[in-house]
Amino acid sequence: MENEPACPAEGLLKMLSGKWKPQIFRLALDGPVRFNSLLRQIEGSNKQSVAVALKEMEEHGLLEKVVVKLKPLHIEYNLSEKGKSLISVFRQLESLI
Amino acid sequence: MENEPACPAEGLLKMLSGKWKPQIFRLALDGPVRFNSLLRQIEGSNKQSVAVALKEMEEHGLLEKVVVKLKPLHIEYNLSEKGKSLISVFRQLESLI
DNA sequence: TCAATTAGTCAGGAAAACATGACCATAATT
DNA sequence: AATTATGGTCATGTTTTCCTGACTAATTGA
Repeated sequence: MENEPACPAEGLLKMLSGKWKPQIFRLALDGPVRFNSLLRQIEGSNKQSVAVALKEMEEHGLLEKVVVKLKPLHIEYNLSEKGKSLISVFRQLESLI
Repeated sequence: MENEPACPAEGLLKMLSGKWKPQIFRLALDGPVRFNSLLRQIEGSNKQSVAVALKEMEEHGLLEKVVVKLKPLHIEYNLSEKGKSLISVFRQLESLI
């Protein structure tokens, strides 16, 4: 049962927290990200956790999954509009001590 | 072993995430907070978890613990300078959809 | 045709976070 | 002297999150 947050910031904090989401979001700022590429870039990560993180970030509307019909056929995750609306906050978080 | 974050925003996100920290931080914006008062205000919370959250937020330098030598002798937690530097980011998070 | 790359899923276990209830110490009130 | 309020701690158990290794399946290049 998902109960709605008692505090408005809670939901957004949850969408970005967890062991791998901040790094995935960070990489998504620079352009489309891909499953295997994330696995290689994020040291210490693993298939399962990255798959779950991507799925949840997609469900929360931060990322959009796109099947790219080009050789090699592959899948991309792009920042959605909602995701983009978080860029400035994320940058601010990065700039703080 | 605490390994330093791979992404700068990670540390700050961690300091504010967890089941009760957002609500505690939110209440601390309005002024000093106190242990028993938080327990009463935050429905569903419990001693142990609030105690741990306060301790961690203090260790992370978001809150400062103050013993108030007034009757009744009590303890207050105030937003530190670092905590205050997060106010605008927190407000932005609150204002997003 | 075989191997590699793509992008995953699934079951099981370990680790971290959270909750519960008992207990404690000090100070103030009745 | 007993009770209440302060602000916790401790041991234990549950729940959630995370990790590991095996497996799948389509596409592509040699």
